[in-house]
Amino acid sequence: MEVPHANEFSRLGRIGATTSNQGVGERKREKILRAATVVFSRKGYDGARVEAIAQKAGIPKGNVLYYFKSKKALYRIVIKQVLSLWLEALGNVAEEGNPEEAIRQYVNRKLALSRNHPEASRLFAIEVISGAPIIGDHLSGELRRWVEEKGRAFRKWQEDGLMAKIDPAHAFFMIWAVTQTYADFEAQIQAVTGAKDYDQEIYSDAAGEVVDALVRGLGLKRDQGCSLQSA
Amino acid sequence: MEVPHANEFSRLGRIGATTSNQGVGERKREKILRAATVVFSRKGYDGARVEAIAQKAGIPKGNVLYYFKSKKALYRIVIKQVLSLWLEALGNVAEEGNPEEAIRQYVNRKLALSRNHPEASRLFAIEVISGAPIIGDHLSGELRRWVEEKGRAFRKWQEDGLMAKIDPAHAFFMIWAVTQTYADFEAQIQAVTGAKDYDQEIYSDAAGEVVDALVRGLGLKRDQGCSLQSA
DNA sequence: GTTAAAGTTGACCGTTCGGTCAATTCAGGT
DNA sequence: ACCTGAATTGACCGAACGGTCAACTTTAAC
Repeated sequence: MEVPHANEFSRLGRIGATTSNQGVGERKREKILRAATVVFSRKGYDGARVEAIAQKAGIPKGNVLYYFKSKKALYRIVIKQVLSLWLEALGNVAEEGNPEEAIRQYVNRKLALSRNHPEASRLFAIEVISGAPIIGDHLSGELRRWVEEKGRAFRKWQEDGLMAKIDPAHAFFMIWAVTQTYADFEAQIQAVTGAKDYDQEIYSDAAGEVVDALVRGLGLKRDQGCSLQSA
Repeated sequence: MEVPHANEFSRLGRIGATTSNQGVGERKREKILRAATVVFSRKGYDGARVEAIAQKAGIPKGNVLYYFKSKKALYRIVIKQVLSLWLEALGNVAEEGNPEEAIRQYVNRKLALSRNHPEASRLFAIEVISGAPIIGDHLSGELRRWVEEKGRAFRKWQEDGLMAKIDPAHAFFMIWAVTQTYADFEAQIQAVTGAKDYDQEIYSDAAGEVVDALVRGLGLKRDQGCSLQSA
């Protein structure tokens, strides 16, 4: 009869199973998920049409509902996938070693995320703008704890005079705001700069200055014990 | 029969007309516009229901469509109103006088806009995230010219060593990103900080540090000829 | 008081969309 | 060749929505 609608989280279904198959349905699921991410990220949940997702995935609508039991279920899976991408990208802000390099690395990683997954970034933004109805719990749970933990490192740096005295949480808000803006507000940035090749002109050419500005704004200084001293 | 659906832009319809009336229908129009702004800003165009707008305005649905000929027309008016608010808030970045004070003032004005009109900010964000289908022309027209003009002042400051060498357009992107994040990502910031009173704790208490960080990040220095020197 | 236009309302219509389903095809095991 | 369950598909359904309309009420000019 049917098997799909697995336990929500599929994530790489390499099973091996009976012969060699099973990767077929799984690959289709992921194709649908990719299409859904794109459509949802531009139109929001209500604006997105199952038909549009199906079309982008190159299959009839009925087939989409065969793999995901409802539009809402599909949305939930997509957005949780996006959230976990976002949380992963938080990664570690190296707490030992010199602060400037740690933050610089972190900002660059976040910027790369916007560059490589702009749809994910936009979808996340729409969700939060709408009041985070689905991922709200994760924000006040995992994310909050993460910020609290990293915040302690920031406080330490601040006491050592290596970082400007700014509420650590707000330091993150600044970083996130700036890095996300290049994905979320692409239309505006494109319009204002008239960039022919967004990826190149914006991310490769201009982003460096912005990272510098952020680092400077947060008043980050190299740890004394470090021998690095750029040209 | 009917008169409404005027020439799109109403904006203060104090007419005086025959006797003293006419402000009645106009006041209702604005009530609808306010309600519509709130609903659109949370749900986006497709997610918003005319019924929901009507309910928030305290009138039946039919009445909304009496004052505005369609949902789309209503949306257009709302978003153009929001856009003009946004463009107004750009205001002047005082090009003479000391750069630091000029930018500091500008950032504070932008922050105040997010504080006082968070729905407008969110609606603008949704529109841009969706690819700016309606206001795109304004962004590549008015806004682009505005940025180019102000950019020349920035360049001058940079030559005088009063500002860090950063592409002026991107300086604005940073400022906009940071100021808007407090309105657009309120749900996230609320979740992470656990603020009881958002307006107070975020805007009044923490925003100052952020403005400082921005000013520092842009490498702004006071003009020499100025006698101000804070404590 | 009469008249006419402006404003108000709920009932209604056509369309669109999410979701279901029965019919059919496909793939692998025996 | 045959069987079985997975996969595919287009037709279809009911609900919800944007928009219309005709009946009704209010307002104000004379």
